[in-house]
Amino acid sequence: MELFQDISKVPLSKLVMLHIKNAILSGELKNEDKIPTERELAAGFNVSRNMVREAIRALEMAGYLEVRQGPKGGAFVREFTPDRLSEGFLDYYLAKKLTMEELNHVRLYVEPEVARLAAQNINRESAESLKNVVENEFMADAIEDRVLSLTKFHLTLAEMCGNFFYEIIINVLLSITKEIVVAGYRGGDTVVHGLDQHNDVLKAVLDGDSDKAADYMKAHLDKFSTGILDLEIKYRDRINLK
Amino acid sequence: MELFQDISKVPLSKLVMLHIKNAILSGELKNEDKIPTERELAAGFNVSRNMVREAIRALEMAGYLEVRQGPKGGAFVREFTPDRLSEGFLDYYLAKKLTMEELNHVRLYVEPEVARLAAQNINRESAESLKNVVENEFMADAIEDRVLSLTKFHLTLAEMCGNFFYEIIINVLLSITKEIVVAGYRGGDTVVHGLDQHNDVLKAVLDGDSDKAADYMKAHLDKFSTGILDLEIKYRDRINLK
DNA sequence: ACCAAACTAAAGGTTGAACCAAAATAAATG
DNA sequence: CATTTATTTTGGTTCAACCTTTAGTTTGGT
Repeated sequence: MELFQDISKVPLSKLVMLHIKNAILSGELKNEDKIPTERELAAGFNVSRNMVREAIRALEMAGYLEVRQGPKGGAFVREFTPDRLSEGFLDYYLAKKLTMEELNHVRLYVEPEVARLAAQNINRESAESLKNVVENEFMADAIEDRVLSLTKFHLTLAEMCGNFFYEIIINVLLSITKEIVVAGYRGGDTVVHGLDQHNDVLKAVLDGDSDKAADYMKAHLDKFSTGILDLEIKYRDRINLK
Repeated sequence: MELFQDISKVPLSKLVMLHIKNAILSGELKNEDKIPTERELAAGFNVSRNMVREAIRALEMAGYLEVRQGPKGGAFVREFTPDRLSEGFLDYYLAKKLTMEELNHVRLYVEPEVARLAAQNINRESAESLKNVVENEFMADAIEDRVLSLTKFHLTLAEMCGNFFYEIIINVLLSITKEIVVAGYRGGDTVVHGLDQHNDVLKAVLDGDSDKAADYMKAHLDKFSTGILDLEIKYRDRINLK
């Protein structure tokens, strides 16, 4: 770490940005808190309103802040959700730095472990909500809702596993997969699986049988993954030729 | 997907940002390419220069662009490196949304698999560079360089494994770990391990023995992880009381 | 007393023009 | 020929004015 760095030519807007971000990360500003108005910040930091705006905009676009207009408006601190990080990964995928094969390998390796942890951590409350998720899979009508509700099962398991990092990873993988499936649907393909695929995993998790939960999850993903890989090839083609 | 959304009140700077980002993701703008000057963009999109600046600043702070002043200056497209994503994770850690325990579980589960894949993919070239990395571990003198060079081994394995997503995960985990270790050093602790710890793994990988590579990596991490967990507790305390 | 319409004020959104600062290149000078 | 000195390009920053959205307040009619 270089103690002395050229501090003079760091853009003002970046300094303002770091100040605000630091206040958020240190807990000084909590979720839903409102930061001062642009004019107040400008006066406080003794910089122009433009510099403040650049800082706020950057934080807004990165997901740290939500900005609303009008009185009672302003910039508010946003929750730290997994999907804020997913967006960055999606960009890497769209820029072809990640392939579906790579993502699939990770998913096949990681998600059984997630199911195992979920089974270990099972309690009355989480058991109830997981059952609900599977039951509601029948409800979905439109294809989009269907994908969403099938996705929900995996996300719920990730929440239950008690490790936020795994939850983020699963979120990332699913958000990209969703992109492919939905695009594939518009292209005439359907890779959404049937409604009974989750039952084995569900039962094992509810029983707290972590080994079985992991095994069944692996089996489920193995079945599903070939379809999605085919779909991605078409997806890539469709993007490239237009 | 809602076909019609309220497009009118999306901030201009965000529209400009999306345009530029899209040009990057679609491959229209490649690595190191220069985007038009602020004044040209403003004229082209028919918006004020301020809006263009907000867009560029946001993309710069998110790591998509690098901006330089002067003639031959401008905004240039940056490479898609793993550490751009690591920064976001580090923020989650600093905001206490992630604990070292969670990160450690993931690392203990994932990195042996990475070592396994690296052993499978071994070839003359990568073998050579990996050997170099381990040999240079002796060279480092200052503690910071020492941490860096020990880290290098894990990063190189991640590169070798042939899966960019794993490479990103390892990068994320190591960047946070590094933060703790370096801060711990300034606090008087030392958890950097000895210089022979990597030899078992190295040998197994060079032999292409994937099972052994995974096992030895697991053993190595088990030994290392208890120290780092203790260190984090002190790290948290130090942050909280100041 | 109540409700709707009109006004007011408090945010952020956007513009245009001017000027500062850094850096590459060209011109002037020793 | 080398060194200094302009010049020019491009981002950095400021200022001041005005637009738009929206919560709250006032007003006026029933």
